[in-house]
Amino acid sequence: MMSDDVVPSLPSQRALGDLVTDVLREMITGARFQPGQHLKETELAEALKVSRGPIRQALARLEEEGHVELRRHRGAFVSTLTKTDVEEVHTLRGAIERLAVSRACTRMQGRGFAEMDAVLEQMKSVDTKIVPEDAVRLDLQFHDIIYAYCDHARVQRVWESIRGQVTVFLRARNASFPDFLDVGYSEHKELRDALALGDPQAAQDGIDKHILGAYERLKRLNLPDR
Amino acid sequence: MMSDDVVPSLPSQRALGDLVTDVLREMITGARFQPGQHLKETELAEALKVSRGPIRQALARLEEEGHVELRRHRGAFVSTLTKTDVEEVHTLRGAIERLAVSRACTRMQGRGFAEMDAVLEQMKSVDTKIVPEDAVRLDLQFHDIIYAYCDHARVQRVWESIRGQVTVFLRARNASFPDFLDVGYSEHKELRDALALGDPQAAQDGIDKHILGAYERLKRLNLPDR
DNA sequence: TATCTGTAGATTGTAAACAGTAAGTCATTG
DNA sequence: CAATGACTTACTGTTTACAATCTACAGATA
Repeated sequence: MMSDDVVPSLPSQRALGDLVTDVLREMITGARFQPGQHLKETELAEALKVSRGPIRQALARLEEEGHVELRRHRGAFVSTLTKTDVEEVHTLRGAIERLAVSRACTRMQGRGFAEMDAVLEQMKSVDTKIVPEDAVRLDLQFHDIIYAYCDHARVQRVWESIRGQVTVFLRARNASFPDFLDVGYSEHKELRDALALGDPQAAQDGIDKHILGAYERLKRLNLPDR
Repeated sequence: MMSDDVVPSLPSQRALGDLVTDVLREMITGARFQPGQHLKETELAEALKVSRGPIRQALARLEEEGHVELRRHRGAFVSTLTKTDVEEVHTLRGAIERLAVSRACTRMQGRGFAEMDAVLEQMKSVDTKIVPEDAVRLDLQFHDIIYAYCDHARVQRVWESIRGQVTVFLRARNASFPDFLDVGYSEHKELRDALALGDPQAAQDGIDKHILGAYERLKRLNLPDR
């Protein structure tokens, strides 16, 4: 308000609450907060220089995304990830991504596959062992393309609601099992080729295999049961 | 605030915003508002005797459920249902209910099937042609049991996010095709028996058939394309 | 007559004040 | 010494007030 930004714009094309949501999500997934930590609206508000309104809006969103738990008259607590969460996120993801690929494989046309190939090219060339975060980013980018081309607003929304947690899991996997950092290209290439057949059934089989593989690895993570 | 209710309880064990959400959802699905109608926060606030805070919370929820469309600086508009919406809701529902039955069929045990049978019994005995709303209620109750026993918080949440729209579609179907009011029992009984096998694959096949049938009927509804 | 611009109106986005509730603490009593 | 009870504190839930933004309409101009 008093801080005259050189760029006074960022004309809030987006709502402030959405920006706050992104900031807090990044802080949580980036482990800037402890699991179980009590996030107080007032503290967050003055830390981010906004009022409690946008903070409340953000916390409500993050609760739907599973990043925080809201307890009445108690407030928001950073979620502790459990094996149950891993199972739920991955089974749900399998269910919707199955639908997504069956639609996307007939809608991607040349342009969609070109986008995918660009990501695959980076997966192959970038040394993800040096910057593991790149592996996470590229993995998500690949799947974002599927959801974008499946042309299904509601599926897109569900994906966005679990995308943050998927990010957390991918990061945790990379931290625990750096060996898997180089299978990214081959596995996604395989899936890309399955999609290229243009057959919904083949696409579904491809994604089943893909998600199952990812889940099997994550189950080995050392997480609390609940 | 000044209106001393005879029952002073309902002491807002739930948040006021949640109550408002339910009220508005019922008003929208019950066609108390016109599709496309502009819902103004101020009007709703004074009509329901609450402030704009809970109203905003409710509208945000309803937007996620697809009942209203939020346009920045314009406000909330009651959604107009299109063929695209029918397709999206039913394909998404198919995807998650497939997952739901595969889990529920091994977790329902005796108690779950007893609950289902109670609903089936009502489907058989109640004359839904006299009170079509009963057909809707029982149909939803049946599927609620599946989601309850699938023991998957995130799938449950997705179901809740489309449940209201499914309600709208069922009502619209009953209004347009009263002939279908008596197939409710047989179709659900068939699904129940598939679940009772306790085999996830059989359960998935059963639900695929069930959802497909429902969708085929709904496609005949006369709705705008977009 | 059509298009552009400016103004007015209304609505949302944001901030701050108020009230109610739940948890934690300390004292008191059995 | 343990258990129970009231009290205190600090948070959230809600209300109210303010400011920024957008839309729509009217008027002027080409």
